[in-house]
Amino acid sequence: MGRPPCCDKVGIKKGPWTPEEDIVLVSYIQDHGPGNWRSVPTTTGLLRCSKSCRLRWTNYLRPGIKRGNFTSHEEGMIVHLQALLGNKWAAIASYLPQRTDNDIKNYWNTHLKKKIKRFQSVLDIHKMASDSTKSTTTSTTTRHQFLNKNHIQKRSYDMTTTTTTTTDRSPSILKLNQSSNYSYASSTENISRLLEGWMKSGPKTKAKEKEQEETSSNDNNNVQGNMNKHVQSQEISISSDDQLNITSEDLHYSFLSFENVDSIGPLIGSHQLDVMSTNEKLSFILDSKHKLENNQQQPPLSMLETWLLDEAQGQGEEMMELSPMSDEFNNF
DNA sequence: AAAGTAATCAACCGCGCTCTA
DNA sequence: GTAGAGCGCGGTTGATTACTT
Repeated sequence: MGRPPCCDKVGIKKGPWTPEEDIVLVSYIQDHGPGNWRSVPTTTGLLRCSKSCRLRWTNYLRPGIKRGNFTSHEEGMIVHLQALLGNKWAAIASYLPQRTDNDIKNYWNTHLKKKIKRFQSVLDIHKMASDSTKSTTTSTTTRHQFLNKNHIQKRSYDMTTTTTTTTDRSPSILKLNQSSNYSYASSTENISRLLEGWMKSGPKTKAKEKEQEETSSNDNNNVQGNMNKHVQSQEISISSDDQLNITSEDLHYSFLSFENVDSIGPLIGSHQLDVMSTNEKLSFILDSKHKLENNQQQPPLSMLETWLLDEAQGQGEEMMELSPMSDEFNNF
């Protein structure tokens, strides 16, 4: 016997939720609290199945949800946690209480997967560049050593950026959120504010809705200001230098990512990577790498970068086996 | 300006787990 | 021990928006 549907398919509304439906649902939850989803449609008269109600609440209406762009810190956490846990979006979301698993999943599928793919192709280039220099000079540090060097540096960086005790062996990125005292239950006032907003505006256009959403999101940010400040004050920025073209960005992610973007501005800015030939790019990359290696005051690495370098370190031997000139390299 | 294409993300679907009678 | 209800999770879909030609 197959499992019966969670609700009768007849008379059940599907598709986007209207503000009116949202209000009904929020009002219900305000009175009864979340849970017992089965009874929500019958009690409220909503023509939605219980699952749809739960989803709407957890992914959209629940107070404390942060919408909009992901910060580099969040991005780093997702990348790291995905590597640790796999596609366990709910588990990953538990470390990012302001984000829903659905949001994280979407962000991973639409942004991060591509980013990592791009990064890996840069690593390939780096490997090939490293190989070609190795054949001409014996004093060149191997890529593996280079990565090791950064690996050690990364560990010391973690020690300086976290305030938790050094005996705690959990990754520093996890400590950041564990230390925040986010309280889900304390946000019922947000629901009221949400309701007020809807009552005032009535039915909204899509554009208006979006606009209010942003305002509401800002409000939420204010409510949770202390927590956000706490987390953001320790935020480790990858770089917000979106003006860089993709080639520079990739390069930036690979081994030129300084905390202070200004410090590499002149370096990248003076080189028109897009108009360089492959050989010129290669020389530039190698040159940059050597500069970094010889730099006594190396800047700390971003979290995403350190993780990626960790990963790359693990793959170090495999990387050395790569066949020459991948498509990614030719398109770089 | 219009058509085509790509990107985004809210919502749906089906499966599996837990709890209870 | 078993069946069914309830819920949560991860994968997928499809409508909408943004961008390109």
